Amino acid sequence: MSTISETSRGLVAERLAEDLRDEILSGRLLPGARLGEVALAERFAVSRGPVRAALNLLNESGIVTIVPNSGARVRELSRADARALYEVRAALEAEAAMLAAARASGETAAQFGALLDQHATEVAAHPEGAYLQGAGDRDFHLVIAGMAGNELLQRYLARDLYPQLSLLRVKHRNVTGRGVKALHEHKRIAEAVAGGDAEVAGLLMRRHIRNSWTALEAQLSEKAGDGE
Amino acid sequence: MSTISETSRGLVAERLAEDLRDEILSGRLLPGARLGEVALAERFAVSRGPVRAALNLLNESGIVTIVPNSGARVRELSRADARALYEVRAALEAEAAMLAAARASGETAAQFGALLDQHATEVAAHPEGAYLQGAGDRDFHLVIAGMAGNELLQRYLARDLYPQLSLLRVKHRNVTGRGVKALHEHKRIAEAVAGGDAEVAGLLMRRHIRNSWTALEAQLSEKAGDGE
DNA sequence: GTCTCGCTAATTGTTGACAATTTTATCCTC
DNA sequence: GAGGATAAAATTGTCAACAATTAGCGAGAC
Repeated sequence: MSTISETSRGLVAERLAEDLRDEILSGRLLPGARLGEVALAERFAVSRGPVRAALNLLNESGIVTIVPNSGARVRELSRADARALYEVRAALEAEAAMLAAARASGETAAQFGALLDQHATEVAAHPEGAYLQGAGDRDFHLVIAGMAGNELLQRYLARDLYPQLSLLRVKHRNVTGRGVKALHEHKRIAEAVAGGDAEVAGLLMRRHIRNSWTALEAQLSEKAGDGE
Repeated sequence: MSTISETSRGLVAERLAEDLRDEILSGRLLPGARLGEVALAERFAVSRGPVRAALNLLNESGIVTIVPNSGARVRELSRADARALYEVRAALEAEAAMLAAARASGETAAQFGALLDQHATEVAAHPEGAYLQGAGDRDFHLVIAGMAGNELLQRYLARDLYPQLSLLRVKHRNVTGRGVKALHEHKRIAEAVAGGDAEVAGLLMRRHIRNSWTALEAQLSEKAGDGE
C-alpha cells in the first residue's frame, strides 16, 4: 500500500525498520502477525535484502521474533516476558537515576521544572491517565537516561526496552489512571536527581518502576487467563 | 585460510558470527582491524549475504562497529566505553544476584560449593591471577545470571556485555593478581545468594564489580595516556 | 609548497534468481 | 471417518551480478 516514508537518504534497511516499528507500536500490526519477506518487499517496493536486514534489526530490539526457516512475526510478549522486562528496566533506570544525580549541575533543576510543568498541564487535560502512555512519561525517563552520560545505558533503554514496553501497551489501550500519581513520583525523583542525591534517586526510581509494574500486572490479571 | 568450523547444520550466518567472535576474542583479530565483506566471504567460502548478517549480529553484540557505506571494523573500546560497560554491568549483575537470592532453593548452596571448590584449585594452581580471565570467573557470573530466572537479563549479560568485557581484556593480557580476592568475594556472594538474602547479595555483587573496575582502571592508567 | 578540484579504484548497498527447508493440502490406508 | 505418509506449494536461505557511495590519489592552480 504505502510506499516508503519520505527521506530518501540513509540506508533503506533502517528506514524500513523505522516504518515497521511505527506500524507495530501504533497497533496496525498486531502481535503474532506474520511478517513475510516477499510481502513486505513488494509493499515497500524494495528487494528482500533490506527487508531481511530490517527484520533482524527489529528482532534485536525485541519487538519481532524470527524463527529460522519459518519466518518473522510481531512478537507476542508473555506475562513472564513482561515481568523480566520490568525487572531489567528497574535495574537500569535506577542506575540511570543514580548516575544522573551524580552528574547533576546547576541547570538540572530548571530543566526538570520546565518538563514537569508541561506534563502537569497534560495530566490536567486528561486526568484519567493519558500521561502514562503519552509522550510525557516517556520523555521524563528518556531525559534521565540521557543525563546519565552513559551511551550504552541510554541505548539499552531507548532502543531496546522502551519499544518493548510500548508493544506491551498495544493490547491494553487505556492504562488505568496512574497519571497523577506517576507525575508526583516523577517530581520527587527529579528533586533527588537535581539535588545530587544518588542513593535516594535510585531508590525512588526503582520504587516508581515497581509501582508501574504493579499497576500493569493488575491489568494483566484482570484480563483473565491468557496466561501462557 | 581456514574453512568454516565443523557443524554444518544451522544458519551459515550464525556459524560465521561464532567463528568471527572467537577470532576476535582470542586476539587473532585486533581492535581496529578492517572486516571487509569480500575478504571474509572468500575466506570462509560463502557469499557476502551471510557475511553481512554475521557482521550485523556482532555489531549488535558490541564487538564490531559498522560505519554505513564505509565498512565494519573490530571495535576499539575507549576508556569511556569501558566505564559505561562496568556501570551497566554493575546494575545488571546486582539485579541478577538479588533475583537469584529470591529464587534460591535448598540445592543452591551445594551447587555453589562444587563450583567454588573447583575454582579454588584453579587459583591455587595459578596464584598470580589467572582466575579473573579464565573460565572460572566467567562461570560464576554466568551461573548467577542463569539462576536469576530472567531470560532477558541473562541474554544481556551473556550475549552482549561479556563479549565486550572479553574484548576489553584482549589488550591487557595479564590481569593483575586479583584472583584470590575475587574468589573470596565470590564466596561471600554465594553465601548471600544461597541464604536468600537478596539485599546483601545485590550489595556484595555491586561492590565486587566495582572492585573489578577499579583494578582494570588502574591498569588502563598504568599504560599511560592512550586516553580516548 | 600547500590547498583544492577531479578522477580512479575499491568497497558497500541493493537487486533478482537459484537452492533448501518448512508448511500445507491431498490421497491412501486402516 | 481418522491418521499418517507423500507430494506440491510457499517461504526462507544463499548466491552472484549490478548500482551507488566513499576513500584515496594525483594533477593543477594559487
